[in-house]
Amino acid sequence: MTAVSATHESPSRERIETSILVAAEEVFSQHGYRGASLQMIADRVGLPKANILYYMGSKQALYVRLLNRMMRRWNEVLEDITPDSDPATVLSDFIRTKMVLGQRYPEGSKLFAAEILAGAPFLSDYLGGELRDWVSSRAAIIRQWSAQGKMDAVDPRWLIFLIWSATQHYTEYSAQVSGILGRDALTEDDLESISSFLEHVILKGCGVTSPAPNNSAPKSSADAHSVEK
Amino acid sequence: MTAVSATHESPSRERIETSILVAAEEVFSQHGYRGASLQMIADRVGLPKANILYYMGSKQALYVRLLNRMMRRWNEVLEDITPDSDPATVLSDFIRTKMVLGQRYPEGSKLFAAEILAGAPFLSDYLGGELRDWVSSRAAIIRQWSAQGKMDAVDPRWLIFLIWSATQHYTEYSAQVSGILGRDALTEDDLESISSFLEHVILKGCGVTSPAPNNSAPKSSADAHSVEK
DNA sequence: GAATTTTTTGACCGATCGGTCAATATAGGT
DNA sequence: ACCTATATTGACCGATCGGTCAAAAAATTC
Repeated sequence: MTAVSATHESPSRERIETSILVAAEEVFSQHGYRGASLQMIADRVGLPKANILYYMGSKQALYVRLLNRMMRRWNEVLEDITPDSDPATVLSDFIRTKMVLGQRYPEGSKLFAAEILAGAPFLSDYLGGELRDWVSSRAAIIRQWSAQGKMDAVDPRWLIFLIWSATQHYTEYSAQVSGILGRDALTEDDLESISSFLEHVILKGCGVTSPAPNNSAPKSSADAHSVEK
Repeated sequence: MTAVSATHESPSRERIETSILVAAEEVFSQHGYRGASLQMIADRVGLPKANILYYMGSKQALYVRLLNRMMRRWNEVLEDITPDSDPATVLSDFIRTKMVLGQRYPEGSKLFAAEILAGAPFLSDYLGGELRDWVSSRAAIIRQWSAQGKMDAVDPRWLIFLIWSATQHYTEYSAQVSGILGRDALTEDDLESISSFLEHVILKGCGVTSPAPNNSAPKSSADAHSVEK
């Protein structure tokens, strides 16, 4: 057993479980909890249905495991900000990070969306607890920025929801977006163009003073696309 | 057969069908097409399951009827705009209209969202056709506005998607929003506050020159809440 | 190589799925 | 009253649902 310990699992088992999770994420995100079936997941992995239950225990256990996995990935990105931070860089980072996150885990994001559409039966605790605290703390800081004259006195909660919705739109409504654009998927250029646009509109719209030029941003000029009139 | 023909229906039949549509809209929006069952709908209406099929023909027919109904309601609101229109009032109207629409038909909006999450199997024609044309025509006008110096040279498509997502967020993610706000539902004040915020940020963010003051807005000052720094 | 544990899999369970059908009840026209 | 068209409903169909189980197979341990 080589004593590697921790939550040990044989590497083969871990590989199988991962492949199941990937397949399940697709199916649940497309059809929701009720609409997904273990048979569809099993077919996608290429395993008999009984095997899914052997590894995951039950449909519900598999589902909440996926939700937790997605929440964990989400938490990894919740950087710390303080009232002394520069609003421009923080908001800009927030927008771009959320944008990247949605592209990295499109199925997980859709899974979340479907869960919330269904009334968040498995996530109500998380929404009213952890996530709520996260929003309040960020809101408090944004309020201080407004008080310090660093930006307009907008309601921080609506601002957070705005960034949230605007970025997630491109992953959860990818079918709509690509249908309208007449393209199968968004290109790298699209994503950069969208990010620049959101950065431009939201920062300018909130009256955020341009970031201190002594910034450590190696990302070239962010306003390469959207130019002022 | 009384030869009345056409779409006439006895008033009692129409009442029953409407009640079925209302119930079905709730169930489909929560659980998606696959996750919804005729039995759940029947229970909600208080009718035997066979009756639902008698009036609606099949699950799929009921579903597409709901989608079409929602598309019709949506089209009623697609006002006409021209390059001569004032960008500020048009964008402001667009934001507020979408906001009201989502509040008026929350279940229908969620139904759309679930359909698109599932990959829009029943709506791909609509998205790549009617809706796509609508977006292109509006985009062309917005581009003219930019060329005329009435606003920044932002990508019109991203702007449309921004307004789209930001407003719909509050109906489709109502479970998340109310969970975070710690409230059961959004109040009238919330909605006005959100609308004002979006108006403020998006118009200012796009560099839209303030509307001609000879506007017919009886809605008091829109910037009552969000104040400049 | 025997013993033991882990994995695989088809068969099967009761419940529910969308949908059909025939028997019955109701309503409207004459 | 009679006839016809519409509406109502329980019973039923094959398919699929989530989940169980036991027997066989494979891997692991000693």
